[in-house]
Amino acid sequence: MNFSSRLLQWYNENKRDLPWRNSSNPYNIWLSEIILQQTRIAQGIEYYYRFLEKHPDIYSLAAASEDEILLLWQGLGYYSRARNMHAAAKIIVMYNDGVFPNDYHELIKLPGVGPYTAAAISSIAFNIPEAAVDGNVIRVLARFFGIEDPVDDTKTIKQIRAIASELIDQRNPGMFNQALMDLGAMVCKPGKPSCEICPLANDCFARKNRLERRIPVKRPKSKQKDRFFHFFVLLVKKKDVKVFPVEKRKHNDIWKNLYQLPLVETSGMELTNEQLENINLFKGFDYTHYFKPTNTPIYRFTHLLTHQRIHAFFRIITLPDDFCHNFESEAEWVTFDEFLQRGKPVLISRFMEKAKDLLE
DNA sequence: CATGCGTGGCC
DNA sequence: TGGCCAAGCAT
Repeated sequence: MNFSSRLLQWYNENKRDLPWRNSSNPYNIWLSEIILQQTRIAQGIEYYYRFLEKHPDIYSLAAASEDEILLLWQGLGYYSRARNMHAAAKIIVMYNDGVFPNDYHELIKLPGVGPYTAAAISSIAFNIPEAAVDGNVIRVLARFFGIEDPVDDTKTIKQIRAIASELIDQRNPGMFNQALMDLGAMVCKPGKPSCEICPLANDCFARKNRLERRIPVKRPKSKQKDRFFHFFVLLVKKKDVKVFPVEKRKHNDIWKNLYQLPLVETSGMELTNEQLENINLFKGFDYTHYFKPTNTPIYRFTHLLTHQRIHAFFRIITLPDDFCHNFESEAEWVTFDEFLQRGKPVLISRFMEKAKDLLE
Protein backbone atom coordinates (compact mmCIF):
# COMPACT_ATOMS: atom_id res chain seq x y z
CA MET A 1 0.00 0.00 0.00
CA ASN A 2 1.17 3.50 -0.71
CA PHE A 3 1.61 6.39 1.72
CA SER A 4 -1.87 7.80 1.27
CA SER A 5 -3.70 4.48 1.49
CA ARG A 6 -1.96 3.45 4.69
CA LEU A 7 -2.58 6.87 6.20
CA LEU A 8 -6.26 6.99 5.29
CA GLN A 9 -6.86 3.46 6.54
CA TRP A 10 -5.27 4.37 9.87
CA TYR A 11 -7.38 7.54 10.00
CA ASN A 12 -10.56 5.66 9.30
CA GLU A 13 -9.93 3.43 12.31
CA ASN A 14 -8.42 5.96 14.71
CA LYS A 15 -9.67 9.46 13.95
CA ARG A 16 -10.81 11.67 16.78
CA ASP A 17 -14.42 12.69 17.11
CA LEU A 18 -14.20 16.49 17.00
CA PRO A 19 -17.21 18.80 16.78
CA TRP A 20 -16.16 20.62 13.60
CA ARG A 21 -15.75 17.27 11.84
CA ASN A 22 -19.54 16.90 11.92
CA SER A 23 -19.87 19.98 9.75
CA SER A 24 -19.03 20.92 6.20
CA ASN A 25 -20.06 24.53 6.71
CA PRO A 26 -17.05 26.67 5.73
CA TYR A 27 -17.91 29.13 8.50
CA ASN A 28 -17.60 26.39 11.10
CA ILE A 29 -14.42 25.02 9.55
CA TRP A 30 -12.88 28.49 9.38
CA LEU A 31 -13.78 29.24 13.00
CA SER A 32 -12.23 25.99 14.19
CA GLU A 33 -9.05 26.57 12.20
CA ILE A 34 -8.53 30.09 13.55
CA ILE A 35 -9.13 28.95 17.13
CA LEU A 36 -6.73 26.04 16.78
CA GLN A 37 -3.82 28.08 15.44
CA GLN A 38 -1.02 27.48 17.94
CA THR A 39 -3.62 26.21 20.39
CA ARG A 40 -4.37 22.78 21.83
CA ILE A 41 -7.73 21.23 21.08
CA ALA A 42 -8.44 20.81 24.78
CA GLN A 43 -8.06 24.54 25.29
CA GLY A 44 -9.90 25.65 22.16
CA ILE A 45 -12.92 23.38 22.09
CA GLU A 46 -14.98 25.31 24.64
CA TYR A 47 -14.34 28.52 22.73
CA TYR A 48 -15.56 26.87 19.54
CA TYR A 49 -18.90 26.01 21.16
CA ARG A 50 -19.14 29.43 22.77
CA PHE A 51 -18.55 31.26 19.50
CA LEU A 52 -21.00 29.14 17.53
CA GLU A 53 -23.69 29.61 20.15
CA LYS A 54 -23.26 33.35 20.24
CA HIS A 55 -22.54 33.80 16.53
CA PRO A 56 -23.93 30.87 14.53
CA ASP A 57 -23.22 32.46 11.17
CA ILE A 58 -20.99 35.03 9.53
CA TYR A 59 -23.65 37.76 9.54
CA SER A 60 -23.92 37.54 13.30
CA LEU A 61 -20.14 37.66 13.70
CA ALA A 62 -19.78 40.60 11.32
CA ALA A 63 -22.46 42.57 13.15
CA ALA A 64 -20.78 42.17 16.55
CA SER A 65 -18.47 44.78 18.03
CA GLU A 66 -14.76 44.05 18.28
CA ASP A 67 -14.95 44.52 22.04
CA GLU A 68 -17.53 41.75 22.27
CA ILE A 69 -15.42 39.41 20.14
CA LEU A 70 -12.34 40.10 22.25
CA LEU A 71 -14.34 39.32 25.40
CA LEU A 72 -15.43 36.01 23.86
CA TRP A 73 -11.79 35.33 22.98
CA GLN A 74 -10.57 36.29 26.47
CA GLY A 75 -8.11 33.74 27.84
CA LEU A 76 -7.32 32.10 24.52
CA GLY A 77 -4.28 34.24 23.70
CA TYR A 78 -2.91 35.55 20.40
CA TYR A 79 -5.69 38.10 20.25
CA SER A 80 -4.86 39.28 16.74
CA ARG A 81 -6.63 36.10 15.64
CA ALA A 82 -9.88 37.46 17.05
CA ARG A 83 -9.37 40.91 15.54
CA ASN A 84 -8.50 39.48 12.13
CA MET A 85 -11.33 36.96 12.18
CA HIS A 86 -13.81 39.71 12.97
CA ALA A 87 -12.38 41.91 10.21
CA ALA A 88 -12.57 39.01 7.75
CA ALA A 89 -16.23 38.43 8.61
CA LYS A 90 -17.02 42.05 7.86
CA ILE A 91 -15.20 41.84 4.54
CA ILE A 92 -17.07 38.69 3.49
CA VAL A 93 -20.44 40.17 4.41
CA MET A 94 -19.77 43.54 2.85
CA TYR A 95 -18.00 42.52 -0.35
CA ASN A 96 -19.21 38.96 -0.98
CA ASP A 97 -22.81 39.01 0.25
CA GLY A 98 -21.82 36.81 3.16
CA VAL A 99 -20.79 33.96 0.87
CA PHE A 100 -17.60 32.29 2.05
CA PRO A 101 -14.82 32.30 -0.60
CA ASN A 102 -14.36 28.79 -2.03
CA ASP A 103 -10.96 29.32 -3.61
CA TYR A 104 -7.48 29.09 -2.04
CA HIS A 105 -6.28 32.35 -3.56
CA GLU A 106 -9.36 34.22 -2.37
CA LEU A 107 -9.19 32.67 1.09
CA ILE A 108 -5.57 33.60 1.66
CA LYS A 109 -6.41 37.26 1.05
CA LEU A 110 -8.53 37.29 4.20
CA PRO A 111 -6.87 38.74 7.31
CA GLY A 112 -5.71 35.96 9.62
CA VAL A 113 -5.78 33.35 6.85
CA GLY A 114 -2.33 32.18 5.75
CA PRO A 115 -1.11 29.23 3.68
CA TYR A 116 -2.07 26.61 6.24
CA THR A 117 -5.57 27.89 7.00
CA ALA A 118 -6.39 28.60 3.35
CA ALA A 119 -5.40 25.05 2.46
CA ALA A 120 -7.31 23.58 5.39
CA ILE A 121 -10.55 25.37 4.48
CA SER A 122 -10.09 24.63 0.77
CA SER A 123 -9.63 20.93 1.34
CA ILE A 124 -12.00 20.27 4.23
CA ALA A 125 -14.91 22.49 3.23
CA PHE A 126 -14.56 22.48 -0.57
CA ASN A 127 -12.69 19.26 -1.37
CA ILE A 128 -9.88 21.12 -3.15
CA PRO A 129 -6.50 19.29 -3.18
CA GLU A 130 -4.36 21.85 -1.30
CA ALA A 131 -1.85 20.52 1.22
CA ALA A 132 -2.42 21.91 4.71
CA VAL A 133 0.99 21.94 6.37
CA ASP A 134 0.92 22.67 10.08
CA GLY A 135 3.32 21.79 12.88
CA ASN A 136 2.09 18.19 12.95
CA VAL A 137 2.55 17.66 9.23
CA ILE A 138 5.99 19.25 9.32
CA ARG A 139 7.07 16.87 12.07
CA VAL A 140 5.65 13.75 10.39
CA LEU A 141 7.13 14.49 6.98
CA ALA A 142 10.47 15.71 8.35
CA ARG A 143 10.85 12.40 10.16
CA PHE A 144 9.50 10.24 7.35
CA PHE A 145 11.76 11.78 4.70
CA GLY A 146 14.70 12.55 6.98
CA ILE A 147 14.68 16.31 6.56
CA GLU A 148 17.33 17.60 8.96
CA ASP A 149 17.26 21.30 8.10
CA PRO A 150 15.69 23.52 10.78
CA VAL A 151 11.93 23.29 10.36
CA ASP A 152 11.38 26.85 11.55
CA ASP A 153 13.14 28.01 8.40
CA THR A 154 10.82 29.33 5.69
CA LYS A 155 12.75 27.42 3.04
CA THR A 156 12.25 24.12 4.83
CA ILE A 157 8.53 24.73 5.27
CA LYS A 158 8.20 25.46 1.57
CA GLN A 159 10.06 22.28 0.77
CA ILE A 160 7.74 20.26 3.01
CA ARG A 161 4.70 21.94 1.44
CA ALA A 162 5.90 20.82 -1.97
CA ILE A 163 6.32 17.25 -0.73
CA ALA A 164 2.86 17.27 0.84
CA SER A 165 1.39 18.54 -2.43
CA GLU A 166 2.83 15.50 -4.18
CA LEU A 167 1.50 13.10 -1.57
CA ILE A 168 -1.99 14.50 -1.10
CA ASP A 169 -4.89 12.25 -2.01
CA GLN A 170 -6.63 13.98 -4.93
CA ARG A 171 -9.96 12.36 -4.18
CA ASN A 172 -10.03 12.95 -0.44
CA PRO A 173 -7.81 15.97 0.22
CA GLY A 174 -9.64 17.08 3.38
CA MET A 175 -9.45 13.60 4.85
CA PHE A 176 -5.78 13.29 3.88
CA ASN A 177 -4.85 16.57 5.54
CA GLN A 178 -6.71 15.79 8.74
CA ALA A 179 -5.28 12.28 8.80
CA LEU A 180 -1.72 13.58 8.63
CA MET A 181 -2.44 16.05 11.42
CA ASP A 182 -4.11 13.42 13.60
CA LEU A 183 -1.19 11.07 13.06
CA GLY A 184 1.19 13.82 14.16
CA ALA A 185 -0.89 14.64 17.23
CA MET A 186 -1.64 11.08 18.35
CA VAL A 187 1.25 8.90 17.10
CA CYS A 188 4.16 10.89 15.68
CA LYS A 189 4.28 13.05 18.82
CA PRO A 190 7.06 15.58 19.48
CA GLY A 191 8.58 13.97 22.57
CA LYS A 192 7.87 10.26 22.51
CA PRO A 193 6.54 9.10 19.16
CA SER A 194 4.64 5.81 19.28
CA CYS A 195 6.40 4.30 16.30
CA GLU A 196 5.27 0.77 17.18
CA ILE A 197 1.69 1.65 16.22
CA CYS A 198 2.52 3.93 13.29
CA PRO A 199 1.20 2.83 9.87
CA LEU A 200 4.16 4.54 8.18
CA ALA A 201 6.96 3.24 10.43
CA ASN A 202 8.32 0.66 7.95
CA ASP A 203 9.44 3.33 5.49
CA CYS A 204 10.19 6.12 7.97
CA PHE A 205 13.73 7.51 7.69
CA ALA A 206 13.88 8.67 11.31
CA ARG A 207 12.57 5.33 12.57
CA LYS A 208 15.03 3.33 10.50
CA ASN A 209 17.95 5.49 11.61
CA ARG A 210 16.82 5.96 15.21
CA LEU A 211 16.57 9.70 14.74
CA GLU A 212 13.02 10.09 16.09
CA ARG A 213 14.27 12.29 18.92
CA ARG A 214 16.58 14.38 16.72
CA ILE A 215 14.12 15.21 13.98
CA PRO A 216 12.61 17.72 13.54
CA VAL A 217 15.57 20.03 14.09
CA LYS A 218 14.78 23.46 15.51
CA ARG A 219 16.74 26.66 15.66
CA PRO A 220 17.74 27.90 19.10
CA LYS A 221 15.13 30.19 20.55
CA SER A 222 15.54 33.86 21.34
CA LYS A 223 15.86 34.83 24.96
CA GLN A 224 13.00 35.81 27.21
CA LYS A 225 12.82 39.48 28.12
CA ASP A 226 11.85 40.77 31.54
CA ARG A 227 9.30 43.56 31.70
CA PHE A 228 8.00 45.39 34.75
CA PHE A 229 4.38 46.55 34.77
CA HIS A 230 2.96 48.70 37.56
CA PHE A 231 -0.85 48.73 37.46
CA PHE A 232 -3.08 51.02 39.46
CA VAL A 233 -6.63 50.79 40.68
CA LEU A 234 -7.61 54.41 41.29
CA LEU A 235 -10.64 53.77 43.43
CA VAL A 236 -13.37 56.36 43.91
CA LYS A 237 -16.58 55.76 45.81
CA LYS A 238 -19.61 57.31 44.14
CA LYS A 239 -22.80 56.95 46.18
CA ASP A 240 -21.62 53.67 47.73
CA VAL A 241 -20.51 52.36 44.34
CA LYS A 242 -16.82 51.84 43.76
CA VAL A 243 -15.55 52.85 40.34
CA PHE A 244 -12.09 53.00 38.81
CA PRO A 245 -10.66 54.01 35.44
CA VAL A 246 -9.70 51.48 32.79
CA GLU A 247 -8.04 51.99 29.44
CA LYS A 248 -7.72 50.19 26.14
CA ARG A 249 -4.28 49.08 24.99
CA LYS A 250 -3.83 50.62 21.59
CA HIS A 251 -0.18 50.39 20.66
CA ASN A 252 1.35 47.50 18.79
CA ASP A 253 2.39 45.41 21.74
CA ILE A 254 0.97 42.45 23.60
CA TRP A 255 -2.77 42.47 24.30
CA LYS A 256 -3.63 45.06 21.65
CA ASN A 257 -7.20 46.38 22.02
CA LEU A 258 -7.76 44.61 25.32
CA TYR A 259 -8.63 46.57 28.45
CA GLN A 260 -6.33 47.09 31.38
CA LEU A 261 -5.77 49.26 34.43
CA PRO A 262 -3.67 52.44 34.24
CA LEU A 263 -0.09 51.32 33.76
CA VAL A 264 3.48 52.49 34.21
CA GLU A 265 6.17 50.33 32.70
CA THR A 266 9.59 50.59 34.31
CA SER A 267 12.97 49.09 33.49
CA GLY A 268 13.33 47.52 36.94
CA MET A 269 11.20 46.54 39.91
CA GLU A 270 11.32 49.92 41.61
CA LEU A 271 8.74 52.60 41.06
CA THR A 272 9.81 56.14 41.90
CA ASN A 273 7.74 59.24 42.45
CA GLU A 274 9.13 60.67 39.24
CA GLN A 275 7.92 57.68 37.25
CA LEU A 276 4.39 58.21 38.48
CA GLU A 277 4.22 61.14 36.12
CA ASN A 278 4.30 58.58 33.33
CA ILE A 279 0.86 57.28 34.19
CA ASN A 280 -1.08 57.92 31.04
CA LEU A 281 -4.19 59.07 32.81
CA PHE A 282 -4.78 62.44 34.36
CA LYS A 283 -1.69 64.22 33.18
CA GLY A 284 -0.64 66.83 35.68
CA PHE A 285 -2.41 65.17 38.57
CA ASP A 286 -0.26 64.80 41.67
CA TYR A 287 -0.59 61.15 42.64
CA THR A 288 2.05 61.45 45.32
CA HIS A 289 -0.36 63.62 47.25
CA TYR A 290 -2.43 60.49 47.86
CA PHE A 291 0.13 57.74 48.16
CA LYS A 292 3.79 56.84 48.18
CA PRO A 293 4.85 53.94 46.00
CA THR A 294 7.01 52.62 48.81
CA ASN A 295 4.31 52.26 51.45
CA THR A 296 1.35 51.10 49.39
CA PRO A 297 0.46 47.39 49.56
CA ILE A 298 1.43 45.58 46.39
CA TYR A 299 -0.11 42.53 44.76
CA ARG A 300 2.61 40.77 42.80
CA PHE A 301 2.17 38.40 39.88
CA THR A 302 4.62 36.93 37.44
CA HIS A 303 3.08 36.24 34.08
CA LEU A 304 4.91 34.11 31.54
CA LEU A 305 4.60 34.62 27.80
CA THR A 306 6.53 32.89 25.07
CA HIS A 307 9.13 35.64 24.77
CA GLN A 308 8.49 37.76 27.83
CA ARG A 309 8.39 37.44 31.57
CA ILE A 310 6.00 40.08 32.89
CA HIS A 311 6.60 41.16 36.48
CA ALA A 312 3.34 42.81 37.48
CA PHE A 313 2.72 44.99 40.52
CA PHE A 314 -0.81 46.07 41.38
CA ARG A 315 -1.54 48.92 43.76
CA ILE A 316 -4.98 49.95 44.95
CA ILE A 317 -5.16 53.70 45.61
CA THR A 318 -8.23 55.07 47.32
CA LEU A 319 -8.99 58.61 46.24
CA PRO A 320 -11.33 60.89 48.16
CA ASP A 321 -15.06 60.62 47.50
CA ASP A 322 -15.15 64.10 46.07
CA PHE A 323 -12.21 63.42 43.81
CA CYS A 324 -12.60 65.56 40.77
CA HIS A 325 -11.53 63.64 37.71
CA ASN A 326 -11.62 66.73 35.63
CA PHE A 327 -8.34 65.96 33.96
CA GLU A 328 -7.53 65.38 30.37
CA SER A 329 -8.03 61.64 29.92
CA GLU A 330 -9.38 58.88 27.74
CA ALA A 331 -10.22 56.84 30.79
CA GLU A 332 -13.56 55.17 31.28
CA TRP A 333 -14.80 54.68 34.80
CA VAL A 334 -16.26 51.26 35.51
CA THR A 335 -17.45 49.14 38.39
CA PHE A 336 -15.96 45.74 39.16
CA ASP A 337 -18.85 44.00 37.41
CA GLU A 338 -18.61 46.25 34.40
CA PHE A 339 -14.91 45.51 34.08
CA LEU A 340 -15.70 41.81 33.98
CA GLN A 341 -17.53 42.51 30.72
CA ARG A 342 -14.41 43.86 29.03
CA GLY A 343 -11.88 41.65 27.28
CA LYS A 344 -8.81 41.53 29.52
CA PRO A 345 -5.45 39.76 29.63
CA VAL A 346 -5.44 36.73 31.90
CA LEU A 347 -2.98 38.58 34.13
CA ILE A 348 -5.55 41.27 34.85
CA SER A 349 -8.31 38.72 35.38
CA ARG A 350 -6.18 36.94 37.97
CA PHE A 351 -5.64 40.14 39.89
CA MET A 352 -9.32 41.06 39.72
CA GLU A 353 -10.25 37.73 41.26
CA LYS A 354 -7.66 38.13 43.99
CA ALA A 355 -8.77 41.67 44.87
CA LYS A 356 -12.50 41.09 44.34
CA ASP A 357 -13.53 41.90 47.90
CA LEU A 358 -11.70 45.20 47.89
CA LEU A 359 -13.06 46.37 44.56
CA GLU A 360 -16.76 45.63 44.62
C1' DC B 1 12.64 36.68 6.59
C1' DA B 2 13.37 36.89 11.56
C1' DT B 3 10.71 38.21 15.17
C1' DG B 4 6.75 38.86 18.13
C1' DC B 5 2.32 37.56 19.43
C1' DG B 6 -0.75 34.29 24.89
C1' DT B 7 -1.93 30.75 27.43
C1' DG B 8 -1.93 26.29 29.60
C1' DG B 9 -0.40 21.51 29.96
C1' DC B 10 3.22 18.39 30.22
C1' DC B 11 7.30 16.15 32.29
C1' DT C 1 11.21 23.83 38.31
C1' DG C 2 11.58 25.70 33.77
C1' DG C 3 11.64 24.65 29.07
C1' DC C 4 9.09 22.83 25.43
C1' DC C 5 5.26 22.70 22.82
C1' DA C 6 0.27 23.51 20.44
C1' DA C 7 -4.37 22.87 13.64
C1' DG C 8 0.26 30.06 12.17
C1' DC C 9 0.13 34.73 10.82
C1' DA C 10 1.54 39.57 10.13
C1' DT C 11 5.09 42.59 9.50
